[in-house]
Amino acid sequence: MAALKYSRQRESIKHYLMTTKEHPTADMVYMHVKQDFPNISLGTVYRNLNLLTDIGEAVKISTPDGGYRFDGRLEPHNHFLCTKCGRLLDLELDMKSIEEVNRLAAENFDGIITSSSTLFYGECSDCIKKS
Amino acid sequence: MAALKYSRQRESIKHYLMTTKEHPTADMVYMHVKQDFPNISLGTVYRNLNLLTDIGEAVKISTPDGGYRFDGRLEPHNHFLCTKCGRLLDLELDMKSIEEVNRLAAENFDGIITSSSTLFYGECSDCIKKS
DNA sequence: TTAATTACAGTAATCGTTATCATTATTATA
DNA sequence: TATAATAATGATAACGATTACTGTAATTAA
Repeated sequence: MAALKYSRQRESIKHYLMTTKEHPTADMVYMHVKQDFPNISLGTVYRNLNLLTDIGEAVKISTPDGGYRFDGRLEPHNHFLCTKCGRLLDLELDMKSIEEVNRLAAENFDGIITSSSTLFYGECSDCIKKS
Repeated sequence: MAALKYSRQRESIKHYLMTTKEHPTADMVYMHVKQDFPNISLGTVYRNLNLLTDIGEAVKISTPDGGYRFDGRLEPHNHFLCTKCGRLLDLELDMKSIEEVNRLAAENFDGIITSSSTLFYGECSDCIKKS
C-alpha cells in the first residue's frame, strides 16, 4: 500500500493548485513551483499531480487539444473553453441542473449514469470586450 | 487552398467511420483499413482523419485517458464512457435538452456559450448484466 | 541514532501524433 | 489521349508530452 511520506515539493504543488484559478498544465505547474524549488524535476511534478489526482486532492481535466489541465477545486463543477483565447474557466452549474441533465440523458439510455462532465464552448467576456 | 483530390484510402477511412459504432482510435482505424490496403501507412490514416475532421466529415472526441476517438456521426450528440469496460457509446440527448443545459449554464456565466459537449460516466447495460 | 522506506533530481525510454520526402495517383488541359 | 501540374501516398524521422528508471536525499518509525 506504500505509506505516503511528506514532501515540501508536493505541498507546494498542492498549495498552488488550491490557490490558482488558471487550470494549469503540468508544465505551468512546473514553471511556478520552480520559483520556490529551482531544481525540482518535471518528473516530480507529474508524479505528484497524478498522485494528488489518485488520492482525490486534485482533478485532471482532458481538453480537446489533447493535453491535461489540473484543478485544485474538488467540488463537481464544469468548465468553459474560450474558442478565441483558449482560456479554460470555471463554470458554475448548480447540482440540481447537473442532476437534471443526467436524468434527461438516462431517459434514452440503457445503463446507469453516475456522473457527467460538460465542457462549454464560446467566447469569454474578455474576448467580447476586445471585439 | 489546395484542391482536394480523390483517394481510395480516404474513401475507405470515411466509409468505415460512417458505418461503425465503435468510436475507434486512430490505431483501430489503421488496423481496419489495413485489411483492404495492406500497406497503408499510419501517417496516412492520421492525415485523413484530421482532414476529414477539418472539412466537417468526421468528429474528433478527446477522452479522459488522453487520446482521441473518431466518429462519423455528424449530428451533435453526446457520449457515455463505461467506467467498467471502457467502451465509448453514443448517447441521445435531444436538441432541446442540450439547449436547456447551455441556457442554465449561461445564467451564471459572463460570456457567450455557443455549444457544449457532455461526457457521461457510469456502467453500461452489458456490464450490469454481467454483475 | 539507526534502519527502513518513500521521494527526489536527472535522465532515458515510451507513446501517440506530425513532419519530411521521394514516389505514385489523380485531375486538368492541350 | 498524352502530358503537365499537383495532391496523396508509404516509409521513416522527428516531436512533445508523459512515464519509467536509478542512484541519492529526505522523511518516518523503531
